[in-house]
Amino acid sequence: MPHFDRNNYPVEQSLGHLIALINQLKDRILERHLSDHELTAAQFKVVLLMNRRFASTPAELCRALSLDSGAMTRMLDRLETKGLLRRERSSTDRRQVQLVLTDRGQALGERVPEIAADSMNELTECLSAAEVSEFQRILTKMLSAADALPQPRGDA
Amino acid sequence: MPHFDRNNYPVEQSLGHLIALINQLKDRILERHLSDHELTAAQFKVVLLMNRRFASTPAELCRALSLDSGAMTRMLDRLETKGLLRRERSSTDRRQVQLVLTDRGQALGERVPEIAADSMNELTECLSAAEVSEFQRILTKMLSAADALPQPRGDA
DNA sequence: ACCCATTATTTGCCTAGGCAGTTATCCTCC
DNA sequence: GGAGGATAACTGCCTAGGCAAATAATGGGT
Repeated sequence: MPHFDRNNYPVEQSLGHLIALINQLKDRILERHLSDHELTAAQFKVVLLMNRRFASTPAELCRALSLDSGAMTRMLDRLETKGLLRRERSSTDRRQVQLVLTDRGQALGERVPEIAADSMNELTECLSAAEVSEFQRILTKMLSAADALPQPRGDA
Repeated sequence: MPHFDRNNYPVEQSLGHLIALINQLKDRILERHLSDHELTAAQFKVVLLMNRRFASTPAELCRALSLDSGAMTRMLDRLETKGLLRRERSSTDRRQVQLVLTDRGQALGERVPEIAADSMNELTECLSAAEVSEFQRILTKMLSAADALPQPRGDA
């Protein structure tokens, strides 16, 4: 049943390494497409989710991105310093911080989905449509099996 | 020809996010399997490559792992502090540093391929053999197209 | 009304990687 | 054999994420 042999693990181009490389490649392509906009790949995700109303608090961003809350605090610090968003204490639940894109953040947010699409198209340029959907299917299968897919938001 | 639409990019469970998640999941599984051995997933890669004689200098490790040389210097600092390896200035090329696993590093290195295999087996548990090889094929195809596969070492 | 578990955010401390610049060494070409 | 380009390693400075602990606020059960 196991796919890899404990006594003869293929070091070069092992599955783990391939996954690390594809993740690296994806980020490199994204960073290149984003470089004109002074956004990093990590920052881009936040702006994208906020622009599309998938998240408006730090906790929602953490859940959507499967990311640590401490890391998110500092990410938002950087975005706030860059003048892309504001923090406003929520009035209904005073534990929460409501995040609001500034005009500049909003303007950037409009462009960001196109950049994402262009980048992913570049990454998958060499694949057929069937290969792309097979790839997505396999990824989703592994992630569901490990319960590693974030739940979609109920509201919005 | 493009697979993703610029004007309607699917935010949730987009391909980019799936790739980030699978990379995260792979590292989490690996870290869990490594936790008894006081090794992180990143450190494990270095020990593995050295144990299998795929690299014996910082520059070789950088190439094999597609990793920055500054980052590697600091990684080796940590491994040296942990007493897993030693640095020795090369006598034939005095620019180079020869890396040598200590006894403890070597002992750990023996176990590491099994841990890698177990981890990757856990990750791919839910897949058929055909799915695993299709997955690897697609990954390799994308990486070759982007010229992002490190060259195998000539010697060794 | 009060205790208690849960949630939200922040902070400190750690590992980790990228980029630019520095120094030392090697190697090639003239 | 000396100049100049390439390579190896390192350093400083940055972004980025994980873990643990602190603080604040919420909400449910009694």
